[in-house]
Amino acid sequence: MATIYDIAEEAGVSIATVSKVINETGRISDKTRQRVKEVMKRLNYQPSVVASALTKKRTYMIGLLIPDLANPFFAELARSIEDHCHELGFNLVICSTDNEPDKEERSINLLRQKSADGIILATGGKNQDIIRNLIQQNQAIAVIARGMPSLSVDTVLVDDNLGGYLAASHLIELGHRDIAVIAEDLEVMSSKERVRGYRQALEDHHLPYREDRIRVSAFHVKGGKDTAGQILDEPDRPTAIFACNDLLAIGAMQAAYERRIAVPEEVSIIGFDNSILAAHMNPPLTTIAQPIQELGRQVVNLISQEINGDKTTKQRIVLLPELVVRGSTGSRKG
Amino acid sequence: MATIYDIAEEAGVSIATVSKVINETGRISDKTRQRVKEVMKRLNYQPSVVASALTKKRTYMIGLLIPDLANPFFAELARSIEDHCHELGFNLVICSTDNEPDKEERSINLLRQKSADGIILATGGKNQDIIRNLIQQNQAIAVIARGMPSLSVDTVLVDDNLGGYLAASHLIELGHRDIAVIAEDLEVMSSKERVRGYRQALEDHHLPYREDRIRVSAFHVKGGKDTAGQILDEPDRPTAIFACNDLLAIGAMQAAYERRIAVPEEVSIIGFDNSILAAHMNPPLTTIAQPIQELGRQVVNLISQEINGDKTTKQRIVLLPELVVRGSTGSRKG
DNA sequence: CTGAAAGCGCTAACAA
DNA sequence: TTGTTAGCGCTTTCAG
Repeated sequence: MATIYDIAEEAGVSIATVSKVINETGRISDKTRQRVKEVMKRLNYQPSVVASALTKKRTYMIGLLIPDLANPFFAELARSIEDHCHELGFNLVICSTDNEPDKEERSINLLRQKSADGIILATGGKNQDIIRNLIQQNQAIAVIARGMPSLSVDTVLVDDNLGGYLAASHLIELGHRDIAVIAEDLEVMSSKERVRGYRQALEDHHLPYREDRIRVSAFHVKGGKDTAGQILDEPDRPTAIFACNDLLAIGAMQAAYERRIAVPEEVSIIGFDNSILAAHMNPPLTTIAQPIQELGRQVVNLISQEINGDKTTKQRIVLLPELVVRGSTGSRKG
Repeated sequence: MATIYDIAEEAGVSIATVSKVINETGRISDKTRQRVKEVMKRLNYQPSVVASALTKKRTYMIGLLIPDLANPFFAELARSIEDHCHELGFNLVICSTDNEPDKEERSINLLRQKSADGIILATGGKNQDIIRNLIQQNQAIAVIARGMPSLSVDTVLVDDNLGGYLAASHLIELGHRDIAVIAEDLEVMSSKERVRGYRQALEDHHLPYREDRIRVSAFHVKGGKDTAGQILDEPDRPTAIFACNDLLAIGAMQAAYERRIAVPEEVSIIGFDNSILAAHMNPPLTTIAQPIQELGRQVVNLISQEINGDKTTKQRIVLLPELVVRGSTGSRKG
């Protein structure tokens, strides 16, 4: 690999001059600029970001913590974030944490050792201490798709409460009066909010709220399937299920399928996220859509402003979810 | 952020000593080692990888080029690679290229500027020049899920030819005699191989091969849907479709659904990859399974050996795909 | 067992 | 407009 010294020598100038043409700083005569550029091209020179990072304190690398890259919702979100990072000249380092505080901490330490310019968090609803720490150490961070109500941190998320409300209202309007919920970890804010929205909808329609209709499940398909199985095996099973994400909803559909319970004829199922999976299920899944592209765009904007320091006030951007009616929900029979 | 100087001063030793305890090199007395460690902990010291990279020529960062992170197959593959990278102390930088040579080149340049220790390629079947260049520049690389027959490069992939053969044989054994293929870009080796396997199966069963039954499509759901639509709209439509990846197969199922053509009663559809989508479709998709986890594991092993230089011969590891029969294929009627 | 010092490739004053 | 030079934080001989 050629270094700045090779270029300088070959072009008959000093390394400072080369540095200036690389960074387009200072004033350089057109003639030398051309000569230097020509040499750079000829030697296939790539300036070392690691060397420049040492003095500039910029690595042009952003870290992203998500629960699981294999979860289509997060994969799509990551893709959106990746694209917008590239537009601004950043690389994206993705770390899956499985929502395990251990892995979260390890990933964050790695990112700090590598001097990531910023860290985007889509995980870690619980131990907010980690985040507090980051803030305190003056690390540029932003939170996405997760509420951190008690923290002063840039955030972009969807109105989870409204989402839960929309989901439940849709089912209620279809005539359902007994609706079960498969929730993710209730310690996580956004999860709690979705359930709160559901409950609110019940109240607004003067329907009774039953604590035992709320079930917590692991956040993948299998968890949804197991939990839905328990729900459907009960003697007084509900006529509808609100699954707090699409993966859980798919699990629920499988549980119904295995029991020969028709969807939506005998049980309606609604999901949350509107990941690629939803549209392609059979029946296609009714769900609450998160504006994934927009979430990614906004969070990259926030963090880049944060990194560049041209922003001093934190903000919380709340996008609104939308109900997408497909084939997995129908009016209550019997 | 504390630096090595802060630690040295606080512990009353030289920076060389601190460096040695960090890297566990040289011989340090237990007593000073303990003292230094204590100080590091107390000051929450994180050694700067960017500084050490400058001398050690190691960034502990591996780049991964894939067509699209939002494609569940690649998301799962990336997750597997990520996990194994972490085990070995590497971070993963993922770049989606949409199979566009431009983006591939840009991504690779970025990775080189950042001195990625290694680059894993799951994209770029075409312009092998890029890869040739990398090899020539002595960059550690490995190719996954893509054949580069004319290149001397570490590779781990599935036997695509066998996969195509298994898919076609399965359909033939179900009584199908007219099987269409929805292929990806035929310039890409693995794509070509799948079709070759299909053709071989036809021959082995003394069935005629029709050039016009092979259709090339963009590699996402919509492409599969459009292409399948054309196929299904023909007067002498085939009784089965072999889609060269699950996304295309899903598109095909949608096309059939829209035309009220029952799957598998009126048309059988088989996919390739066995991504998370396959099992959860309705009917669940029969497909050719790639051992995604194993692919990831092996490629990380290869590249890490390559990086550490404890390997001089290149190898090509070929894993065998398996037929997974589900509900989207059935015996030919009528 | 410990430390002094050179150097990794680049940036950023400051001089010239 | 161009060049000199002092770091950035760490590793690595080489002395002591």
